[in-house]
Amino acid sequence: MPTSWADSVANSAAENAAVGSSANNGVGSTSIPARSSYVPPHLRNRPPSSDPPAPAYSGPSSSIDRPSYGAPQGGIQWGGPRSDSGRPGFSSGRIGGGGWNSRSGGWDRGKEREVNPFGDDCDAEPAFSEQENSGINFDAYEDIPVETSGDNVPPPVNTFAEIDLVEALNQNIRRCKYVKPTPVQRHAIPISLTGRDLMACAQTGSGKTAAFCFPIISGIMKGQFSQRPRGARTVYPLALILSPTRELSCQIHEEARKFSYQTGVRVVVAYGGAPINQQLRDLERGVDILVATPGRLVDLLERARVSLQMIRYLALDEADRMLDMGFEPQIRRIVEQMDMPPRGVRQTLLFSATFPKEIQRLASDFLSNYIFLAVGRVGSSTDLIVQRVEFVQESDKRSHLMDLIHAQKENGTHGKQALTLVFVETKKGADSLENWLCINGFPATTIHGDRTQQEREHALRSFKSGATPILVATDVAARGLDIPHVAHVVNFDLPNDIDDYVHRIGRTGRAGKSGLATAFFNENNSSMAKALADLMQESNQEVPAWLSRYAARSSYGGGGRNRRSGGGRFGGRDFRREAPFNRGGSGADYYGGGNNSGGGYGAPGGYGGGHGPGVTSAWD
DNA sequence: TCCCAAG
Repeated sequence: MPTSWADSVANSAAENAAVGSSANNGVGSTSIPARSSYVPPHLRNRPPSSDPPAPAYSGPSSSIDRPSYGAPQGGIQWGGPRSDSGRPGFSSGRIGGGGWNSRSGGWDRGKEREVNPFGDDCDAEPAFSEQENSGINFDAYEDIPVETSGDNVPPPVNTFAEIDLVEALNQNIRRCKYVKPTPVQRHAIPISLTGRDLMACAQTGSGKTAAFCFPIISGIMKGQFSQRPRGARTVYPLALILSPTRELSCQIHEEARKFSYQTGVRVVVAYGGAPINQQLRDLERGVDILVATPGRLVDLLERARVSLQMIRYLALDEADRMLDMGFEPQIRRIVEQMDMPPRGVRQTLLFSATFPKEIQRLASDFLSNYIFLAVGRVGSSTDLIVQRVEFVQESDKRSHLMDLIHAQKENGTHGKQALTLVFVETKKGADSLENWLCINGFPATTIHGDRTQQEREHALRSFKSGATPILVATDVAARGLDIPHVAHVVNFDLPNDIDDYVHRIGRTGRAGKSGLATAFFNENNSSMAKALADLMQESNQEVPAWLSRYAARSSYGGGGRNRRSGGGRFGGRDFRREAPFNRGGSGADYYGGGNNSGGGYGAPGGYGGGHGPGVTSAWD
């Protein structure tokens, strides 16, 4: 696989050398598209004109374990922004065609037709600046312990000003009213800017999206990328951001558009359930950052409407979910079996609030000499969330829910500014409960995978606006969704996995605000008792005595049929630290893994992060 | 079971 990549690098170098002549006329769906070589992150910031015409890639740097790719003969890629004018034949049917490196195209496009995503000129949607972003309660994030491991971890920053981001991005950060970076941003952004791969754990609602978007946008703006191929109908994004649900992809897209406003960096979203034609048109107008759900992306790749050849940045949001059973084959296919540059060549960023060790092990297939980062103290942001567990028989759940909501109404915690999010186990159960609530006079709506995308989006809007202040949801809404004013999360049915519980309750208590989470527990959930009791204890929550008894009783039975974390619950620690101990155990097959795409796992080597062995993090 | 393409 590296060979073919190197080959195509060489090919494209040759093709690029011919730019301006008509030699490129062969570019089409079947030929190898022209593109020049990869420029490694540590060389990217150089002004093109002052750089010697050196090979784009001169082998692995001392500190970064990157496979070496045959350095294509150089000069070509440093030639500075190239004029497109010599290739009149290829702009037909495409506007701008390229994205960032058609520099002029990028800037002009940004200035001329970009819709202002901040809604400055539209009061109808005050959402962005007022709700989510200002008013982050930084006091809630004081004294948060941070754990890093890996080689040469760059130091954190304290302000956005000391980060070398491009000015246009800084301006957008101000527009967002971000005054200072959140803890995960303080650490993750400098790491990402040095070009290192990263596995980052940070509590729900702590600003992870910006933490991976800023370095990507900045890197794209500063990078000297070759002219991307044009013609055909294939587009070549520079960055790919994958997430497990359509709504989350939409949300990331909206955020990323704000961050990239007037930067010329173009962000496009592609997800299923929506007509593909509009998405194809969006793509054809040019794309630098593609935000997508896996299924639709595979579709686009199969249609050859998207190529991953030029990907420099790969970000997986909710990365542990993306590598969980259901998604892992698709992700592997996208990342390892399409035309994406291998790990070490691209930069890979994985983010989640939870990272079980087994998933970390899988994830290391996609990473090269990465830094592990965990931000949060024991209990972390979840101790902003008051957690309650109530023993409720299955048959009593509905009336009990009704009691809760009545109580909320009485003390003013229900309504437009105090939304209630109710999680259930199944899609049918969601419909049924929604219906029952409506019949009983509680305006509710529901979101789950059996609803059409239109219905899903309408439900979310209706909930956010307060028109239906109760949303009944399956786990489709468990992760990542940033819904302001969720005052109460009810686990009507507990999940079977404690990590899912963490994500669900994380829909409240965001951006340093407090929240309430209530869980209905009965015999059917006894396998969750221990994990739940432990989590609550770590989060400084009061654990009911009856739950502790359940926990003691059920713990011998295996502590939950947690599909992922055989041992430690959260896996917030870098699994590499414990790898030697795991070797004889269930992870024995790990080192021999047959799936290594690039010649074995870069030995975990020096964990010299400077942490004592006793350090515990929020994920323990 | 949940989520990830359509048809």
